[in-house]
Amino acid sequence: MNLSRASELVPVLEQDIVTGVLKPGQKLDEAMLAKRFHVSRTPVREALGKLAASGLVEIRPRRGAIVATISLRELMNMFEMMANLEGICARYAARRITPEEKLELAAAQEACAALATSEQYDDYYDKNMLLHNLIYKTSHNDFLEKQTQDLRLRLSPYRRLQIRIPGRLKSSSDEHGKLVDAILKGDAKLAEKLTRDHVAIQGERFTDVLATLPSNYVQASA
Amino acid sequence: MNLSRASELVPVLEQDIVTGVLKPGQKLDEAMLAKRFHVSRTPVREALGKLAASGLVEIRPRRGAIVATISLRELMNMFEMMANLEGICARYAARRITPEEKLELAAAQEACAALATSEQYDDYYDKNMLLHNLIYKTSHNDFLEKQTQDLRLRLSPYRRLQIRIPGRLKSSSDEHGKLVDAILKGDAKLAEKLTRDHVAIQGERFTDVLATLPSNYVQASA
DNA sequence: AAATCTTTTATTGTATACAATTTGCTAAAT
DNA sequence: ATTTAGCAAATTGTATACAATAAAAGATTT
Repeated sequence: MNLSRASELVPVLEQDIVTGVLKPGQKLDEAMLAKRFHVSRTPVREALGKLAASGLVEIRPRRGAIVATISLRELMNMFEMMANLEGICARYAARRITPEEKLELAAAQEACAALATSEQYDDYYDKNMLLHNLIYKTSHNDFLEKQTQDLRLRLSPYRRLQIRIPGRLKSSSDEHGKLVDAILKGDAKLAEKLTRDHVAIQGERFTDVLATLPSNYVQASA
Repeated sequence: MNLSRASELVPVLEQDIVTGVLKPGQKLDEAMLAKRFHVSRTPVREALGKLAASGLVEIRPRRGAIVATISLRELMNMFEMMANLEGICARYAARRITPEEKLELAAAQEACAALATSEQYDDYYDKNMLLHNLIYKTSHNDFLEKQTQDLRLRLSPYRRLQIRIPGRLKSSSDEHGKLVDAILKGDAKLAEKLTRDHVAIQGERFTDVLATLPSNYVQASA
């Protein structure tokens, strides 16, 4: 169906950005990207335009594209939004989960827990993402699911730093346990509250994240 | 700053779509648009790509762009999301509103109420939008504000039909009154609940909206 | 006459060409 | 030595050219 060159570039660049291969603030030279993908500048520009619309790339008129940087204020706003979106997903998940989904969810949670006492951060990161995606899906609202995933994607360059903080894996996994229980029991209110608290960056954790944030990841002015 | 041709087209086309000048399903011929705006196809394509990323336009590979159509299921999902987003805005607004904003909010509410008993639907539509936008802004979360506005924009081709239903103006305005009171009092919980109920399309209202929906506005398959 | 196949036309997607602006460099001046 | 001015090179934004695909029209067959 979608065999256009431009649309093939989007997910590749997206992946490079969210995994940190291309870092916030880094210049995205059109000619360079054209060479890398063996296409002309035209599809490259189209791809960059789409990434800009999704917020991962920033296009400064006549001055080229860079991987989007975020001000501290924006970052806080986005994390706040994320906590709310995931909370909504959990609430609907608790109300709408099917018997088959209950099995999947329990399995995903156990996969996470199994890695919680290890120090395999990348593996935990992946399993953790699967669990969260599963909850989004269980909301049975495709639009909500996509919006939540999109925001998670946009935050991932910043989120990846967070998980490495000592002791975070264990406490994260413990919170998952309670959350999944709430969803399985159909307690929507509790599921929403637990999720919001789980995702929100508050108090000490916030300063921890700030401290580990490379200075070029955020804009100078707030 | 932003003097590129392509970026000038985006808001114009956007406006045409949300106001219904260009209707869902309608073909967007590149050559025609190029002629209309006195530019080549290149900036037209870039503009269409961006509108596609924001969801207002649908690009079918090798078959051109159309104004996005939405399946009934998607429409329900989007209205559900909208109710939640506005609810979050109201909750934060109640917690964060400043004294100056209290005055603005009260004024905006009264402007709405003044038109509630009239049949000036378009005027009410505008004042209503101002009030809602003000609440988004009062959330003091720019990201949440923008996401909520974007979704409202996307829904506006469908929402405009809704307000014409007899008696809707008055009941909408009454709900506003209670909502604004809750925000002014700082009752975040109540503000969120009232907003969700206000925005959500439920029960009879849902079938009313369905009945007034032109069949070509929605996709055949659900 | 209806349906299917072939040919023509139109439209999309990509590459290249060119104009406009910005950036980097060199040189002069304070 | 640092700053400023002017020039050169590189880069962006738009237009045009061309190739690939889809839509439309016409011809042929049943």
